[in-house]
Amino acid sequence: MLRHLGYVAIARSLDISTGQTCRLRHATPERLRALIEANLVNLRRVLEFNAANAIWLYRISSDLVPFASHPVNQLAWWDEFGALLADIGAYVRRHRMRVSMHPGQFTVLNSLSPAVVRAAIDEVVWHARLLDALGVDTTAKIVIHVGGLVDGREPAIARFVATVRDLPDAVRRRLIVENDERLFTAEDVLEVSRATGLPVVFDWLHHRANPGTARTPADIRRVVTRCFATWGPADGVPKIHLSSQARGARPGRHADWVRVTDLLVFLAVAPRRTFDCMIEAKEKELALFRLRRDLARHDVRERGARPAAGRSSASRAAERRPVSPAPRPERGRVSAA
DNA sequence: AAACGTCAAGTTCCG
DNA sequence: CGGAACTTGACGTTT
Repeated sequence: MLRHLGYVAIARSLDISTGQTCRLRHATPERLRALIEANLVNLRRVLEFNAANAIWLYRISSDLVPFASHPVNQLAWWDEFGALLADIGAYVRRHRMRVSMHPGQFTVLNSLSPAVVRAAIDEVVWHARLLDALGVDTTAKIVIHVGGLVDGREPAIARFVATVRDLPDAVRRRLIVENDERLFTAEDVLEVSRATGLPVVFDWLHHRANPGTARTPADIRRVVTRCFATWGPADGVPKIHLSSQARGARPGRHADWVRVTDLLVFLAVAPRRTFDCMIEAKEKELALFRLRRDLARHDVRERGARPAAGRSSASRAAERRPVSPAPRPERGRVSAA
């Protein structure tokens, strides 16, 4: 049963960014400080928008803190902006929102290169530090992939497992592992989960692109049931990723919107257990709204539905991006130095 | 003001 | 073996 629908990072309705950055050669402590603050202020606005639209699941951008794991950024940002972060976290808790993060493709915990592994560790560590600074519990997760497959499945998995085992508890207990569209199937990731204890986030599009041996509805149900079983009480309800195949593109490529059929087909094979569903689509929350509308036409609703918080639907409508392009607002934007 | 080339990072696969 | 693709917005220089 579906609890919450969520979306990733950008609220297209708002014309603000939580991922303002700068070029490495322009990075100075002052510049980074200004960018981080602006991104945090905008994150707070996005969360308010979410609450006003009854969206209780949201993935925070990894661009929130520019160069967070790069030596150019020596700021103790978790400290400097501790009050603001705590305030944002309190807002999340007050509205019983669930937030997550997903480090980029460069985060390869199972790389053959020690330097790459070191960088990947730094990356998951800062993501965990951010969620810790918000003061959110361990249902707020960090999504990672198993990584590369250079020297074969077993050694690649073994390196991943060894690296994860040595991570600090505070980091490891936030990690979840996702099946990908080419290299590691859901069954592979279940093996990783057995060895690490990490929950498995099941990506439905990736599974269809890379199903391994789990192809029939009965097989799929078994695999999803096993993925869901990897989520313990401290992890919150299981989560899946949902997107639709972009037409004419390579398998696994996200479409701009989500076709309702893709979720309906999943619901038909899904075990009877409550789960959250993260939408990965270019049209972001607009795809969520459209999916919600389409689901309602099939009499499917989010089980965790609660009334939108904080504002009237009129002020909500006013905040949505108008049909015609609007000028960029100055507020919340770091002006070009 | 708009357009467009470029941007921290890795790995895979194509040509 | 070199380079594009992945996926993608935002920066910042140029027009």
